Amino acid sequence: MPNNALSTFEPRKTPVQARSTVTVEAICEGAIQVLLSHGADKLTTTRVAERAGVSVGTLYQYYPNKESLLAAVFEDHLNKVTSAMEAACREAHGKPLAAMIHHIVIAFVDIKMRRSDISVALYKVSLDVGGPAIAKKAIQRMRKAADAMIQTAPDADPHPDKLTLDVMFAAMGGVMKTILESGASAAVVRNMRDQLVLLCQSYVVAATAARP
Amino acid sequence: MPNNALSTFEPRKTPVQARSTVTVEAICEGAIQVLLSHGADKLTTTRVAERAGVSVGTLYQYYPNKESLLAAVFEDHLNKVTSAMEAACREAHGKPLAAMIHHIVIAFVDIKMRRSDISVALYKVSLDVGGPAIAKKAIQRMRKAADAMIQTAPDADPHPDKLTLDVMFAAMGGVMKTILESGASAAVVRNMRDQLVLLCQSYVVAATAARP
Amino acid sequence: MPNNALSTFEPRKTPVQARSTVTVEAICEGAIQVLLSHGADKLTTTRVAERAGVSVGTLYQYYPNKESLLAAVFEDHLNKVTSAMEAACREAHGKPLAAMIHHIVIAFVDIKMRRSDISVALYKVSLDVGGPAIAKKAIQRMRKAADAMIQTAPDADPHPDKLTLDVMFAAMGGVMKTILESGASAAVVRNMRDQLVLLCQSYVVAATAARP
Amino acid sequence: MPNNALSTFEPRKTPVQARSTVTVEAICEGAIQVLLSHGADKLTTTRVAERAGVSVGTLYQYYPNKESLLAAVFEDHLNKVTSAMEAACREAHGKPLAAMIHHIVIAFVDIKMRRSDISVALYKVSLDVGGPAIAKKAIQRMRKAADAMIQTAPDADPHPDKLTLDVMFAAMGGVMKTILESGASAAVVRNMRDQLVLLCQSYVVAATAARP
DNA sequence: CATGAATGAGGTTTCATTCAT
DNA sequence: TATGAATGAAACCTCATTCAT
Repeated sequence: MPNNALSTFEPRKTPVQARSTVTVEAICEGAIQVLLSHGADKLTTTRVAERAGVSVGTLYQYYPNKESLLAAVFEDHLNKVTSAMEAACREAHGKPLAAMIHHIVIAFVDIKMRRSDISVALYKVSLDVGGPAIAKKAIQRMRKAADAMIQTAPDADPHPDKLTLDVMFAAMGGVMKTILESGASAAVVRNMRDQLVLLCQSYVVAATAARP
Repeated sequence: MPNNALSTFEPRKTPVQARSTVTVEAICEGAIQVLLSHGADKLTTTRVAERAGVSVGTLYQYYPNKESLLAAVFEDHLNKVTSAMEAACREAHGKPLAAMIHHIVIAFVDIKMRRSDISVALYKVSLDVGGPAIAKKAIQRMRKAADAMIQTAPDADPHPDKLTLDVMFAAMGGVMKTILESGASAAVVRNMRDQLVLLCQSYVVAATAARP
Repeated sequence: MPNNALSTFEPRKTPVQARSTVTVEAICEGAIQVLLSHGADKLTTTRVAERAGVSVGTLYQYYPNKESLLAAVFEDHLNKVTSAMEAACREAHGKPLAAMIHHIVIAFVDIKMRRSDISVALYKVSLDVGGPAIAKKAIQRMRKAADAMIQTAPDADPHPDKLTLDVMFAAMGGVMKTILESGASAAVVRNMRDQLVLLCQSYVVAATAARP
Repeated sequence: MPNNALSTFEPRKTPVQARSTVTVEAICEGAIQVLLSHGADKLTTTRVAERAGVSVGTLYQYYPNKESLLAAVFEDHLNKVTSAMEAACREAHGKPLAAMIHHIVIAFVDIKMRRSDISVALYKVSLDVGGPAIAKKAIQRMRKAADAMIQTAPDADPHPDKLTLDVMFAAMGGVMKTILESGASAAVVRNMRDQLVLLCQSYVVAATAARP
């Protein structure tokens, strides 16, 4: 994992003008379209530009290279997921711990399934793009939101610690990936989702109970 | 995910002569070396052949294309992991359920950490190669072994079902992937490993308890 | 003779800018140069691009593959020949039938001999490129022009039919090929040319006489 | 047309032993099979050997290189055609000139159509293999046979000369090639065949009449 | 004599990126 | 700023031919 200047992955200019914003969004959308229609390794910058209705040159005015574009797309996706998870956490404030976990696991599965095709396509992209690092940030945000949520639980004592929540999210992500890649039917997805609820609930309980 | 003809991924000829066997092994080993030294997307067939000490032509006499080679390497790796897991399952026969799970989770983490570099490198390869399908077979083998193991547990009643075990393995895989990609220190790994034990134990107990 | 998708042979983009037109012509000319200097099976796309003074990439921006390039070159050549033949037909309007045939046979031989090297080189190319199909279209054009010409003959009654003219052109082509490939001297060429005149004249007369 | 030692094209050793003869024939047959099933440019020496049931090494013991093999196949085919034509000429001895020509043209078309697939496949091979030179020899043999035949015609005076016959054969070959490549139906073939008879007859008559 | 594993030069094609217009 | 033609390194793969067994 050579460190070819993380800054290289950052978008080149901040879109302040309306026109730019439109263009940038068209490009991102184009990238997703190409991802879905051609797959990650038939995705070329030219093709993305075409789909977005701009020229390659324009694309390169906003993203210094292909990776930065894909990183942006990936991060964008993760941000949406994370935001939705934050919302879910807020919704569950005040509930008992088990209900909280139930709520956010259901929310997580729903979010991912809503655009399962994109999720699957992005798994491939992720690794070309420093995915784990980006994901780490997303997990941190989610952990924070979960932490705040649990603070409001009437029955969470002692509090699950950082490690516990990280492991929980990792397990959620892993099971979710398996679900998505297996192309499971809606019924199976529902089953696995319920299992995932159980898994998270029982783990968090056990992990907190194990603490002094 | 167009997978035109799985047979394309099959090795081309089975080595009958001693010389061939040596060659095939050299090529696989070469592929791993290149994977480790250059990474998945700087892996070229020419480079692999070079590292293996054979010519590209020879490589192509055994693998019809790059993907089939990588698929073979990936499958090989998974087979080793799976076999080790089967052994671990056998070793835990007759123990109480919690001890069983403890045993195999520890075994799993150890196995993966032993060649963590290879594991990480193969994550990238996996998706270019029909990885999920290959992984599914591996999980089936592992589930079977786990099933047989649990049959011998004095305290497992009722039995965890297929779904439970699959979810457990998916969670194990997911957490493990996170561990590996985070490049965690040995101490952190140990911590997460213990959490993973807890996660699996509590989940399996909860899942079986939830059944009639 | 697998000809998967004729469209594959079509040029990729139509040159709209002046620069492009120049480029395309340079490439075609380069292809002919390479054909003449290296022969059909030493013709590589790289070599053509080099000779044309452009990069391979540029070549592939106008022709999706080697075959489409060669097809274009071949078709171009045939078009030139055909146009010249059409002109020859027009020139002979109003003459007696025998004079007409004399005129167009002479014209045909002259045209082919003018760039005999190219003609010979293209025979080899032809078969890799769907030549017969392209040639068929050329023959149709020539037959049409010949038909119109004969309409103006004072002494052509009844009219030679489609089949007659096709056979005549096929014979002309066949004899011409033999002449070209034999590398005959100018004197021999003249002799054979006269024989070809005789052959066509006598055949057309006989074929029309044989009709009711 | 560089002269890379014509001798290179000659078979390597003369098969004196029965076993060798069998092998050589198997190889030739294999080459034709591959030609028909895969086409000229998917023909590889390995594939031919496989089809022939021998190893590549064995193939190279009888033919020093690929071209010599194909040249042999081509020559063999032409020899068969030529022999058949010689027989046809003999059969027509003593007939009137027009009947003679009728006879041999019909024979020619029949022979070529009998294995039209092979004929078509060999057109491609021909040019990679010094075809024209080989064909020239075949034409000489045919001209000789035709000459001898015409000697016995009661009504051929004066005799058609060398050039006339060569042109006639060239025309026959050219028209035949067009027929074969057009993939014409049996009915169309019959029509063209009759036209070819007419063409040859009228030409030979005209050509001899034109002489003093 | 036969075998078939090994060779490796060389061919086709792609695609991220630049820069003159 | 936008465009898109041009670039060219580099990837994958083939196949005629050889030679140790």
